Amino acid sequence: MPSMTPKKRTLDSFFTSSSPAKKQRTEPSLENAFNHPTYPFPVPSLPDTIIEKLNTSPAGSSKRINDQPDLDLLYHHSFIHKDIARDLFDFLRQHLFFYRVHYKIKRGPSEHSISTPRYTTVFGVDSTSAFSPTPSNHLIDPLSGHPVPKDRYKCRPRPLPSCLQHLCRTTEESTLETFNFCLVNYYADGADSISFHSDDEHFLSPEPAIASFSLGARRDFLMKHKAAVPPNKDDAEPVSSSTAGDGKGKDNDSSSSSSLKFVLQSGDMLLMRGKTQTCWLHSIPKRKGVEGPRAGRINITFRKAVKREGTENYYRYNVGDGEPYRWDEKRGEMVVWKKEG
DNA sequence: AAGAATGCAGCGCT
DNA sequence: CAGCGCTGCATTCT
Repeated sequence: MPSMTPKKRTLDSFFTSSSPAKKQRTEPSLENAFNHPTYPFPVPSLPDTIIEKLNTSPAGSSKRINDQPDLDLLYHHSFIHKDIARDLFDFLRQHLFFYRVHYKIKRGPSEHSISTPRYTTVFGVDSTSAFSPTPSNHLIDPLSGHPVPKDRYKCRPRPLPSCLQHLCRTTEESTLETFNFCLVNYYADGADSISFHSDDEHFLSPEPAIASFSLGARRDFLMKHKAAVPPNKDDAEPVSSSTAGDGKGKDNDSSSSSSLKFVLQSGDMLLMRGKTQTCWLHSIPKRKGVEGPRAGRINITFRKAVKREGTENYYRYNVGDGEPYRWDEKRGEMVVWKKEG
């Protein structure tokens, strides 16, 4: 009986009222706020209380998961300290701007309108450019140091705000990787999702390392490999197909078949590397019962793009051309943010 | 104790 | 890829 989480999720999330009155509103001053012409509004820097704890990351233990073909994961449970995970979640949800990207796809003859089922935002630029040091933060050529030509990008790349720079550095030190992009997703509740895909874009390096953080609500993270096993017909596959015949508990991960499930919790970090992106798909499926004030989840990924198209692509699909959203604490939801209002 | 009703997750098609 | 409808499974209800 390999199942490790026999708990009822729905009940849990409903009744685990955290510590009573511990909500200490740390109102960050706007003096240290990070601003940039591409930002709709300035993003303050992290409170010292969070920074101190962040500096001691990773907090929990990590587990190497490579017992499947072409899979190489490093799963940090509680990379971010339990006692600041919620504060960091609140901070980012409150102070970052997000987008609900709409785009059109063509399916045969007809065109279909798609609204991305999650809030997204992105910072960074591919390695053919760099941001000059603060405060100006304009785009320069990393070799010459000269400003890049105006028409190098159609989009307008944004530097990481200091709060994300901090987390990025911590992650780089821990993983011994380097990153130049930060994508942030906000899943408002169980209706928000991302379907199976892989981050195998050609503008990333060949075997990209991608660090993925979870904050806020727990959500299932599904993985399955792409080509149902190398096209090798001689190995008459044993009748393994469904091990679920006797409907027992639900495993959390690994062993048996080709489909994995992780219940990602607040503070966790999953590092995907090697051939993982080339050979595996992952998704955050929609889930019933994930609703209410604690249903929100933030996902932060760090990665490295080495081509300009990467920059264009990420800004197109994670910022788009719509209005920015900002968290409204009173309403408990994202609302369209308008300047001067 | 066992069949019926309900709720979900997963899959295929668009 | 998102979104929807259909299907099978499993848990709950009676």
